[in-house]
Amino acid sequence: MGERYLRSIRLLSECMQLFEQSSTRTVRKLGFTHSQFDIIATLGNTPGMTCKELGEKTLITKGTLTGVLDRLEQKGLVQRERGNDDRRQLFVKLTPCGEATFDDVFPKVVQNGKLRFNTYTDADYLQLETALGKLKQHLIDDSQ
Amino acid sequence: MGERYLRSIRLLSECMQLFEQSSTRTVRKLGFTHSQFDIIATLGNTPGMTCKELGEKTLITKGTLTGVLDRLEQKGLVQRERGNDDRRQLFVKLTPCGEATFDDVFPKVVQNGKLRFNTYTDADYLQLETALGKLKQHLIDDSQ
DNA sequence: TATTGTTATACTCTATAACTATA
DNA sequence: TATAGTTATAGAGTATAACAATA
Repeated sequence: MGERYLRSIRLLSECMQLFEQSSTRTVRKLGFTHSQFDIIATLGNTPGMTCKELGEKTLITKGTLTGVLDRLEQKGLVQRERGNDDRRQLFVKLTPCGEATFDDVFPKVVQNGKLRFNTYTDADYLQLETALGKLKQHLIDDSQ
Repeated sequence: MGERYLRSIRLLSECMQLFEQSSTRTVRKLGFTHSQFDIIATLGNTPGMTCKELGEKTLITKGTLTGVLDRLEQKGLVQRERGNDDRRQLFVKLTPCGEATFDDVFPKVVQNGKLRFNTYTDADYLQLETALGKLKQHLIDDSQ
């Protein structure tokens, strides 16, 4: 098993690195830092969440998060609202402008603005989805 | 085509995010920054390269690279040697200690210290490798 | 007392521009 | 003049610890 296992791991790592390089380039070109984009992507298509939850999902510690949110708020992309049931909590969500930015920017970054699947057949899609679906399940199980 | 295309993209993005979260956690636990690990991983299993080449591969600009290399040199993990043919160039490579660190740390990060393929059959491996191999080719072609 | 989020601090990463030395 | 790498600078991300407000 060892040999084959390492081959898959290396291939996975190479794809990740290539993908991250492209997405990093796109994110920077669009004027965002990695952390800022991570927050926009995490808040996109959600009703919002508390700072605590946002920090857990993005792996940004609370002290750091305050600063990153300050800058996003200054750009008019996110807003903070004090919670009603628990007055300690802040509820963070995208502003309409933030939503528009998400809709515009997210596909560009994920697609790298370039990655196309022109030559993909139905069978190719099926294979990719099946392989990634199984992998995703492993990654989720392992993240506990 | 649109629907299916988006489904693959989203799945890919989810795998990437899960993978990056785990690897970020591992890198930090091991006492490295993202950039430092990126450099160690890029230099690992190579005879070394110039600062220029290292900067192009890691997307770290030259001014930044100097500082990151300074700190890795201080930790005794990399060394810089003035080139013989072109005295302007610096040749950067891992020290023996850096190599040992790479051998120890790289698998832990890539495997997340946890990701196992216990339940993978030969067919699963083949499918993952085929799908990722095709994807890799697309990512390489698009990075030009 | 415990939890949520902010503030303060020190260090690292980041891009950019000016600089040194080689070519 | 052009290129490889350093230095200087200002802004952003990072973890940590101390703090205020709320529970």
